[in-house]
Amino acid sequence: MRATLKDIAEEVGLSVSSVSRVLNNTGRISTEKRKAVMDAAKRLSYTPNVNARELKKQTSSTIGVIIPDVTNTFFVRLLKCIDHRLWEEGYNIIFCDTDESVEREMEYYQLLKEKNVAGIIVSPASRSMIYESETQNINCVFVDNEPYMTEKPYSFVSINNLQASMELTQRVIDAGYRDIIMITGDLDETSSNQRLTGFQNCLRDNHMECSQDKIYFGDCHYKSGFEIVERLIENHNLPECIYAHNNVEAFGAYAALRKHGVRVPEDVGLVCFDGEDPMSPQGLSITGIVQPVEEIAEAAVDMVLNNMKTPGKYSRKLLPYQFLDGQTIRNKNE
Amino acid sequence: MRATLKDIAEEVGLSVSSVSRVLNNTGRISTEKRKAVMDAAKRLSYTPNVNARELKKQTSSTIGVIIPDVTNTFFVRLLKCIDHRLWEEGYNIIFCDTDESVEREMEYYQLLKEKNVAGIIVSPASRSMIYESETQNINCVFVDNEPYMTEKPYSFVSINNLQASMELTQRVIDAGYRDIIMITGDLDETSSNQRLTGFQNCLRDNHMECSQDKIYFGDCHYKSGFEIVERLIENHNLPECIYAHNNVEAFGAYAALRKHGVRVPEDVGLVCFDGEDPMSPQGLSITGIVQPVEEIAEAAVDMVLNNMKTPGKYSRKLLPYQFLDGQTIRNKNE
DNA sequence: TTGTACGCGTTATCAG
DNA sequence: CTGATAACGCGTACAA
Repeated sequence: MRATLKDIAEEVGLSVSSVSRVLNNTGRISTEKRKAVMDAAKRLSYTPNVNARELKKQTSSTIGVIIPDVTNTFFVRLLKCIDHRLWEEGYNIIFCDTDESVEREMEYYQLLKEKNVAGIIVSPASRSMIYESETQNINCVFVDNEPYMTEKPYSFVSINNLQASMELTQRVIDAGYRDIIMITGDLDETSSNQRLTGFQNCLRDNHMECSQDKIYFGDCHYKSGFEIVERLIENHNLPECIYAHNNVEAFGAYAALRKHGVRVPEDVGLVCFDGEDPMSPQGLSITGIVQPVEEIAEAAVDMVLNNMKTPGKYSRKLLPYQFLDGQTIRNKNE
Repeated sequence: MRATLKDIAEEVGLSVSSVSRVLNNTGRISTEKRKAVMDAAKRLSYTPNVNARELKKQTSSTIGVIIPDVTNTFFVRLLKCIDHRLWEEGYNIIFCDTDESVEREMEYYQLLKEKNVAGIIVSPASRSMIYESETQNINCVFVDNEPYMTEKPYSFVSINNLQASMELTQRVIDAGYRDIIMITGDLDETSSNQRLTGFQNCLRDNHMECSQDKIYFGDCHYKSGFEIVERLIENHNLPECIYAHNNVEAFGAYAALRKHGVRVPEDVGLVCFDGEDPMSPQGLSITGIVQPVEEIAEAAVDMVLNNMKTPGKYSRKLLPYQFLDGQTIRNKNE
């Protein structure tokens, strides 16, 4: 068994409260007894029981982080940045990977509450009802994607997906592409939704047709991007350019193209969000919009911490994004 | 404030213990009072305080997972698999990314103990002294890399790195490569160490020279692999084949080669451990040894759980690895 | 079937 | 300067 304050107290013949005072540097204690306590603590290799302490003090040093898929390069970088910032502030993370499942997300959410977390940073899955079930105000910051249908106020940090998507689409058009399809995610995800809307808006603005058969629905997995594109190839239905709503589906799409000997960008263009892979074996980056992961993480952490100080104060932040001029489209005008 | 058992008890005019019994389905309670309690619990949106419960019951449902770098595809997959298995078993994870820092690892370790985790799964950084500082027996399973210099027994799961490295090297030689260099990690890491030893052993077995200038020391980061290879290129000192001890440095190496227009595998070969990137944009995999991530994760989880039941029972497991015939070396004999 | 009393490990208040 | 005592939220042996 682990040593407790009581063990130390008995060891040195003092009261538990005195031992506590020594170990917390609170209150006045004679130097000799102090030394005795410190020695005993070391001897018994005492470690405080944080759970007991936080139960007593009604505090918590744990933050829950819920993300849909940690193997997605965007989310894993988000996780790492959040972890680093929180560590500096003396908090640590209960890690929750939902595999894009709303049910699992909900279960994790309940669990985090039971575990008494000081706050939650969540990149919600589609149709996330996390927040709706809530009666009391829990310190919850949403990232990347907004909760599904709620009248309740909440904190949120992301980029302006609508504007970013329009800008990206315009760049593709400016490069001379006309026949563009989009692989989108679940439209109940606000980020996917806005990216699709931005795509359609931009086509309309350019007086280009925007029929429904240019929209393909993926599920945020590699396999889905792969299969959609493979089907396009088999049906001899490849467009000039493929716009995937996120990096994972773009990677899947790329793999399908490569498998069938379709060259990028020579034969077909490919763009997406967050296609920058700093670890990419060949240093290849997919042209598109890049979200400022570090800044998003920092903002999310700040929001959670601020919410702890002044609960019920919600904020909303849309950070500037960047256009990454990668190697997956070419200028067809030249 | 969150509702407690006491709140419910007052609400329905019962004792706290009766309420507890209802909510835990323990002991006999009249159906009407049971219903009253359930209603009140729902009305007050009661959630149990797990910390208090576990403090009382002297249990814990949390496992600490310490890894050196979550952006490494090997570790992130390990993390995800561990999370999934633990979730099934009713545990969750406190996430600890040490950035390859021993100091940080140690701090995390202390913290996990203070947080009362039921066990720890750790892929230790080089010269990890985690374990040595320990007087009592903590439920700690090592993965991938063994603790540095200790007489104490411990649980461990990995592959046979020595044998795997010899096999990989032999394959490279069999493919006709003669001038091979190795990018290794810190030799106090047992995995790096064994991979290097395997490399050297195999060279010797083939009566090939194995001078020190064939060994380059990286630090497990992308940048290090990149810089080492870039320097080789600038010094016109490229070998026939580069053997990187892990995937991240291999990716760095690949990027450097690509940047300078060196073709793989036409101009130079490249092999490593865990070079399989299921998400790789172009579906390209680096030839080499692949560790069975899922099996390692499962074994680690099993060990932690078993250690909870029968403490002090250590086990050691080396799982079968695979050779991945990727696209980064060619047969020079043909 | 229900309530009382106690303790998990800590901190804080109040006496002395 | 030090030591009882209570309380955080919960579960359980014991008593009724």
